[in-house]
Amino acid sequence: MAPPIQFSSETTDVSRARLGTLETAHGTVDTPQFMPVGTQASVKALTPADLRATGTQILLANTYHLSLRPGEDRIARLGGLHRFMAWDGPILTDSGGFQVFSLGHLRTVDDDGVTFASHLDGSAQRLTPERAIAIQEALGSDIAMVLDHLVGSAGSVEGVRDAMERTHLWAGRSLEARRRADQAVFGIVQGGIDRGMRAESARAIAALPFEGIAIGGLSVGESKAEMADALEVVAGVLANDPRPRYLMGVGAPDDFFVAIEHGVDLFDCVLPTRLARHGQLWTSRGRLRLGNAGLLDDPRPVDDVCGCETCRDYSRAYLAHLFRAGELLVHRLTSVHNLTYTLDLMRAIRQGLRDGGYQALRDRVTSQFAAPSDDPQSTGNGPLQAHSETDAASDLGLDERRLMGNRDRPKKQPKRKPKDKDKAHKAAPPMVYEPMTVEVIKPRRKPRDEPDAG
RNA sequence: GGGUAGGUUGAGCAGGUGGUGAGCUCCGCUGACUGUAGAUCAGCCGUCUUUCGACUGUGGGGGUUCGAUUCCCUCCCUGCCCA
Repeated sequence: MAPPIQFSSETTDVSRARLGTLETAHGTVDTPQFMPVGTQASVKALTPADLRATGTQILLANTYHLSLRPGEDRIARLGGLHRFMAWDGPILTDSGGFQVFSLGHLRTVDDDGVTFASHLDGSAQRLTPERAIAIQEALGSDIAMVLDHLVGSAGSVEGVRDAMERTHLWAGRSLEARRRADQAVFGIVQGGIDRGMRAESARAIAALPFEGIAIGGLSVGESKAEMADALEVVAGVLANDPRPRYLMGVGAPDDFFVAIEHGVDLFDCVLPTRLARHGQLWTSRGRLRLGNAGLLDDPRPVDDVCGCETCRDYSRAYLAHLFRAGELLVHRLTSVHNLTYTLDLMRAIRQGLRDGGYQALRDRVTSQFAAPSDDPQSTGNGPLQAHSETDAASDLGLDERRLMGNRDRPKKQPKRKPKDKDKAHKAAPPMVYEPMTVEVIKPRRKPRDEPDAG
């Protein structure tokens, strides 16, 4: 039987960056590529047709959530995940490893697996490496992820090592549990931000016969410098490894570049869709916050060089109105835009790697998103602020801070000192944005009846 | 005209039976969010003040009192009932 996926890549003259093609039974993915997150078999607010229009080539869905509801057996009976959600393109399923982390106070981890209290009804749920594979095989995704154990950057050295070793143990068990030959399985590198452990983990995972290597446990509160450091270590270990590399949970526009330069091929992140629903839009000139009062009278599109439906048909004023009014349509329109921006950005990066425009693109996007900057195009839009590293991990450990969520945070937190956010960034001139050539992506339809399991 | 219930910070309310009314929810303003327990969450939201704090504010006016949102008089406004 043919391998479940085929990946070919070529090096570029930009550091370790590479251009590749990932072929799956449900279509081809150009890399570097971004995967929108559709946790519950839905990228929130968007239809598959919407996703196609944004340029989406591959989606992520979630084992943990779909296993709890509606249940993997039901999805299997209904023809598998692709058919269930009417998305005929490639799908990668996450294993539930992230929920081990994010649902911290609802679970206990032991060497055999994880016991969760379901976030839906509190019932006890058991997830083991074997079960995570079985669920994903029932769902029928193109790429399955192994169950891993990640800890926050605030964790102790012993805690990081413990989680890493457990992750390695589980990686081997996951491979032994495989039954389907038509589904790829990716291993996940852990090791926190410790260079030694990162390298050790990368070697351990790379030694196993996975179809791809994921880098997990990053963008969980560590600084950008620490993340870059960990990526560099992994990139060194994987330098001659031909398999696709997937950086999990990243990222913001400026995060892509450093990762791609360390040889990363795939990304996923909730940011573009979550921020869209929360009113933050990404544009060729930086961030735009729909809640800001200045947009209420602004007849311009969100981004005049964007070709998405939202920018083509609607004004900032209208979107700002919808946002205030709580109209559900705004979620679709903003999500369409942010995903279009993100996928256009990936396409521009690929193009830049080919034609030498990469560095200029990197400089522009980084200046717009990595540092606070004004959006010269917006009216009355306050200083645009990137999240700063001082936000995270002050009194509370990262884990605790994330796990308790905003709603449960103690009322009285030490107030942040006002920062000099108005200085320094007056200089950044609006960069000329060059519309990207649109690669027409044809839906790869397959007959409805054709079973996903080959 | 008679009766009755009311009038509190943009809106809607809570409270207060003589001893310092700035409390809530909306609205509004500004942020946060990275393998989605997130159409969520946080801060601010009378005036002045970076902060500390100061000041003002219970429909208007008057009275009693050391002190009135509270008691008395009067006027204005609103809802409802009756003529």
